[in-house]
Amino acid sequence: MSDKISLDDIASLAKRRGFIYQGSEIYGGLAGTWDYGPLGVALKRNITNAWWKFIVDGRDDMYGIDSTILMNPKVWVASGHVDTFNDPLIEDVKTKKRYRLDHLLEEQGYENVDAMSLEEMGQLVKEKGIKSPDGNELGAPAQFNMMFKTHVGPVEDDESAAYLRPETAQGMFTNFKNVVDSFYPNLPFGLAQIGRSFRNEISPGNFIFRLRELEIMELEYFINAGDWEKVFESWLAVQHEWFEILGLDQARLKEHEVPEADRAHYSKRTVDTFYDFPSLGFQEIAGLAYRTDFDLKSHQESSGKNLEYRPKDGGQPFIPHVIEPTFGLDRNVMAVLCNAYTEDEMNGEKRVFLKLPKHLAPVKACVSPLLKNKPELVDKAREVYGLLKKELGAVMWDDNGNIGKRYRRQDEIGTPACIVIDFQTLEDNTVTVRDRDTAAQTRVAIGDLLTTVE
RNA sequence: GCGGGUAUCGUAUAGUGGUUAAUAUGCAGCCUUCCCAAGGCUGAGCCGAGGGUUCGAUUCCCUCUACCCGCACCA
Repeated sequence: MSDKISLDDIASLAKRRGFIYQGSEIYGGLAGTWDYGPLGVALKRNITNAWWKFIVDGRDDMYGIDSTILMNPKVWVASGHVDTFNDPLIEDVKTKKRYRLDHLLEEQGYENVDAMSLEEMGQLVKEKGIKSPDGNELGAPAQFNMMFKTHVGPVEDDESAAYLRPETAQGMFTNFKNVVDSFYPNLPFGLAQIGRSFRNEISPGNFIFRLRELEIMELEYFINAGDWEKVFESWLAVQHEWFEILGLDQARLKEHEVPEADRAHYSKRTVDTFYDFPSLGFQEIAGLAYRTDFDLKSHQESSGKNLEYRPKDGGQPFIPHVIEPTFGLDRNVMAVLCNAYTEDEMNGEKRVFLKLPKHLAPVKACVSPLLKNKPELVDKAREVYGLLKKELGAVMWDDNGNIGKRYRRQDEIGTPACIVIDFQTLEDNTVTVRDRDTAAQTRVAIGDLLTTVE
């Protein structure tokens, strides 16, 4: 059998076959940015479409939105991001290890650390001669802000400062009242969106795992506080279904109950889902968090707007609590690619193929004439191609080289079916359909092709 | 951000202080071929960027950038 599959193998196939390229590559790249090529964008779009169908259109309690990346800076103060995405870090001058300065001070018994400025904390380190956990001298503290800052309007001053959103969730909270006013849904209901987010990661890497520009598929499900445990479990089940839709192997998935100390500032319970990536091992691809009423409450206080939900039965208005399932789209794409990447042996040669679920494959079918120097075969194949192309869209034409090469090419991009027009086709209007995973061939009438391939 | 490593056609690799940088595969075209990277011919395509040393640098040195491995960080 083959050697152990590495992430490099997958990255190299992704590049070679037009799934994923390094961002700004001809200029030497830009750390933490990757571009999707023709097949990558098709795969990604198939995933987002499946998600939208499953999460939004397939349910009657979900509402889709699409909010902006730039938001009023007050949003990020109210959400807690300005505080929590802003970490004071300090370095051990000898080991070069980096520590959260506020945590370090708290561990040493200092109080009200959160209220201190960076300068005050630095001063404290100096005066008290605080050492690193390894007993070494500490350098000067520095502020690390995970949020990208920009300016709205032509003047770059503090007044115009704005952030690129580090998550899409806040757009759902800021639109909560709008959607309630438009639709007045019964509780529980949810808002969902898919969109770009930006995080100024200290160290991006591992292919598209840790990115500075990323996409998130996320929803906020508004509930009665008393129901949170039940609803939490139900969304856990929905997540399982989602990973089945993605075709991810059960054995490569793992759930992790996040202990309180590691949870986000707003969360009362968090369960992360991990996928077993080649080279990296188990890494997070989705999270489920109970955010309580933290966000809406905070936005109500901050904005002064009434964000309470008024029950239709005339009960007391209240601020709903929230269950939030989040899926890292790029990480989902990466998991799907890694899961599909398969090496086997065919006729004594190594074969690489993507065992993608049919509905996610970027190309649904490839049509070829058996021989390209026989015009009658080519004409007939063109006809079949046109037929399928019109219906399915994602159909490829290939008449290059010999038939074996075409099969291997399609294997590498995960095309489930290869359709070949041969001399028998001219006689009885049947074609050969070759299966990606088994290489088995069946004869199918042209009239039945659509149902076979779909 | 620290330490280590790497950077040569799309991909995987070889190689060199000196004429035109190589191999495989892939890619494109033509021929051939009645089903699994077969065969023949042709073609395009590479030394990450910037400095320095040198008569001459893809090769040696420095800086930068990116990627990989560790550390730290990851609300």
